[in-house]
Amino acid sequence: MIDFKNEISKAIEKVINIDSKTLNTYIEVPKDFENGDYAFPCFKLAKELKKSPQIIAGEIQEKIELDKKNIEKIEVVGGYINFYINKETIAKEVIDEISSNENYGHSNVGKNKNIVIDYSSPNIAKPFHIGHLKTTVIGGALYNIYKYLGYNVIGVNHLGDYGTQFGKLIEGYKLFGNEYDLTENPIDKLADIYKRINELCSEDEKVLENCREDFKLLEHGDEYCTKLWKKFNDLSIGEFQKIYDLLGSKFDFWLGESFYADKTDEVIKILENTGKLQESEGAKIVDLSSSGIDTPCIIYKSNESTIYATRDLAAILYRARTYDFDKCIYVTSYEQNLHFRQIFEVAKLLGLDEKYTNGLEHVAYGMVRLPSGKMSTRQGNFVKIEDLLNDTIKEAKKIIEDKNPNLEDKENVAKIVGIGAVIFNNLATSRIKDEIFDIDAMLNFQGETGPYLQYTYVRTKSVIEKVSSIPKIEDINIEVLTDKYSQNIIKLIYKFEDILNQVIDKNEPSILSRYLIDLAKAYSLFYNENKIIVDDENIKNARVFLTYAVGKVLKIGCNLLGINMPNKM
RNA sequence: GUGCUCAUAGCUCAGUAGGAUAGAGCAAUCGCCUCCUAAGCGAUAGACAGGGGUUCGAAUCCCUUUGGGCACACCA
Repeated sequence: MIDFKNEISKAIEKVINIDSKTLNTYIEVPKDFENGDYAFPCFKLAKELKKSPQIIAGEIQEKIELDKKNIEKIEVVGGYINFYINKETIAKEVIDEISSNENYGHSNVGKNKNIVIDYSSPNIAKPFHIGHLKTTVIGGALYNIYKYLGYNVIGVNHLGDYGTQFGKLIEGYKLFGNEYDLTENPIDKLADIYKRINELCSEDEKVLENCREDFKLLEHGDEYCTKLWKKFNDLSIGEFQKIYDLLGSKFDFWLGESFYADKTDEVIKILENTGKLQESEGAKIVDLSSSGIDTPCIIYKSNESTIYATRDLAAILYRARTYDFDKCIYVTSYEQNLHFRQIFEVAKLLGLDEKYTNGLEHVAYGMVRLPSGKMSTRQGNFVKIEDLLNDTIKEAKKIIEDKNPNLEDKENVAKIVGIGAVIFNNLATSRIKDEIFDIDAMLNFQGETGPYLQYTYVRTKSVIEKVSSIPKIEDINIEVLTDKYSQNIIKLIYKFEDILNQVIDKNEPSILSRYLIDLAKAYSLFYNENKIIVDDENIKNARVFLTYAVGKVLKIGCNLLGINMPNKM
């Protein structure tokens, strides 16, 4: 499609002696379309050119040569030059592109680039609670969007299947495993064991020592410990898969921490050779104070077992070699901020190419808290994802019974809507913000929510169904789409690809979520103001096509976020 | 204490690499289905934590105060 902004900066370049790339960064989009589609503020140039912004603007306006077909009008207001895109041209551009491109917004900017995304990564034997929702859906959305932009994406579920927590579980199982029947709801039972052993540990340092010892045994291949560990794993993964099936989460690899157990020796060896590995209080550490990190990174514990940092470093080595990544992003809560700063710093000592160490990125998100306080598996204070999804699905079912009782396939639609509500809720705001979990907000399907997007989509489908076919592009009279409601929609559709680029630029799916809300709102307004199916073929064809275009972008966008779209609801 | 981070309307949030009058949604009150799904649309009302600084221009950048959150060596 035509890059209008670029057209403008190239035209300005010819008038003043500044290269168009710089000018491109000056051009902005006014908040209000009344002030044009693009604006060039002349204030920056005032000092340089020793003229007032108004005069500069006037001079540029006078001398600039623009293709009327692209920019139909320019106006000087204050120190701004406002540019108005030719309404018919942009409408035609969008309609041509929508009708010719099944994958609207798709691109190849990521061609030949490998992106590893480490996400979801729940801990074995712990309940899958709403604290894990963000990493799962943010990672999933980023996965889809990178892929849509042509990147080669490798999604890894870095399961927490190793470490002292397993020592604790093993020790707990030894002590009171016989009280539990693990054939039903195994994770709940394991979580209970975990809770109890933690209580013991905080009372008695000796118990904690035993746990650490159990993990050491596991790490050194002890048969009993390994057998138990495998059992816990199998039970847990089965439970996780149920949730992933509901959420539609997929991974290219399930490689938990244990996968790197035999790869940590090399990390230790490399670090030893750098001379940066020091003894401290019996442990082996890398001091990072010269990099401005006060806390040293522990590589090898004093009881001669590894720690998660060691395994994460081994994973970096492995991923660099196996996937040759350009970027490796970790989607976890900001709790782990220090940890990632540490290992990214230590990774520089592993002798890897800078490409890899520069490509490491921690994509952090805010904490989810319950109204009753911080969630804690140890203390048994959490909401399970499964329970939440069941609640929202139930609510969706209730609303369907109320509003559309004759709907076909109600169960399935309720599922799509209920789950969509949860996914959208987790992607709707900047990821860094903390969230106090609010079940009432989650169950409210009004306003800026997943169901609103789905509902708007369903309306577009309904219109299309009524007219039975999508109008041919040659039957569309562009003039019909020059009114403000249509133009609003067209301009939004026009910038879809740009939105996707912004998302990966910041690893921020909420940019897409917000955009889809804007699009749905613009369509709802259009829908409310206009009768779409009218006798006048001219008007009908254009409006129906616009409806089709909105539906298409809503569906592509929502699917990228991991939200399914019902045809009716 | 040190580091990171957040602070915008009663509540939940937008605010695009500082730009033209700070936008939504929820909740509340009131309107709109003889018409393509009212899970919708419209109206009313309300805000940049305090103080400095940089700049032609600051919600946005810097400093500082206050208040939340998180982390700070053998958990992940």
